[in-house]
Amino acid sequence: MGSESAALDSAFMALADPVRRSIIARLSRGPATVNELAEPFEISKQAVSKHIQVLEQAELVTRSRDAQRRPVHLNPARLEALTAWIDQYRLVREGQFRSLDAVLRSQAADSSG
Amino acid sequence: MGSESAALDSAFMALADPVRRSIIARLSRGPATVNELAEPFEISKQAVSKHIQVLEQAELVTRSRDAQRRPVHLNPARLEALTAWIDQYRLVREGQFRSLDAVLRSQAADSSG
DNA sequence: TCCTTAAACAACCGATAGGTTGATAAACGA
DNA sequence: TCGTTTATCAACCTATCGGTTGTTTAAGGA
Repeated sequence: MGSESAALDSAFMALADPVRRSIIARLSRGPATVNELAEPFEISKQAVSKHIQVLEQAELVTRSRDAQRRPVHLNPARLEALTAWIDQYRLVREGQFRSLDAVLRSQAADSSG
Repeated sequence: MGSESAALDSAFMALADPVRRSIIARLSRGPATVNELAEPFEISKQAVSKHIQVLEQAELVTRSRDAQRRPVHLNPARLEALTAWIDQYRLVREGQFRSLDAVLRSQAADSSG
C-alpha cells in the first residue's frame, strides 16, 4: 500500500472544488450530459467540461457514448477508496491526546530506548 | 446545510498532497512538533511549516503551546465531516446506472411530467 | 546578558489551476 | 450535402500552490 498516492492526490484535489462536488451530487441522482451538468452554473460549458475531465482523470466519474452525447456517471468505488483512507485516521481516540504536554515532556526527558 | 462549502474546499485541498496526508498519518499516532514532522521529508522546515498551516486552516489539525514548541495534533472531527460528505454519494447503487442509454433516450423522448 | 533552539514571517520563483474566447470535431436530421 | 447540436481542443490570462532562502520572533539555558 502507499503507491496509490497519486490516485489520492487527484481524487482529493478533484473534490476540493465546489463546482466539482456539485457535479458529484448531481450525478448521484443519475447520469447526465455535459450540457445538463453545465446548466446550473454561470461559468462556460468549456469550464464545466474541464471540471469533468478532472473528475474523470481522478476516476471519480466515467463516461459513455450516446450519439453526440458523452454521458457522465458516478464511480462510487473511487469515493469508497477515499473514505477508506480517511477512516484509517478518523478512528483515533480523542483520549490519546488528553494530556499533550505530558507526552511531549516525557519525550524530552526520556531519551533511552 | 451546504454553506460549509469553503470548509470542504480547504479540507479536501489539504488532503490532496502526499506530504500533508503523511503528516495526518503521523499525527494519528500522537501529537508531534514541527521539527519532528519535518524530519522524514527532504524539503525544508519552512515548507513543512506551511503544510501544517494549510492543515490548520482546514481545521484538520490544531496546535498548542509547550515552551518554544508548537505541538500539532489531529482533529478527527474534521475528518469525520469529510466522510460524512462522501457517504452521501458513495452509497448510490450501481444498478441505478445499469442501462444508461435507455435513461437518456427516455429523457429526450418523454418531456411530460 | 548572550547563545541556542523552535518556529513563523517575508519575498521571491516556477508550475499549475480555473477561467475566458475562438476554433474544431463528431454525430445526427433535413 | 448542409446546418445543428454536443462537446472537445487550443491559446491565453491571472491567481494560487509548493518550494526556496533569508530574516525575525519567542522561549529557554548558561
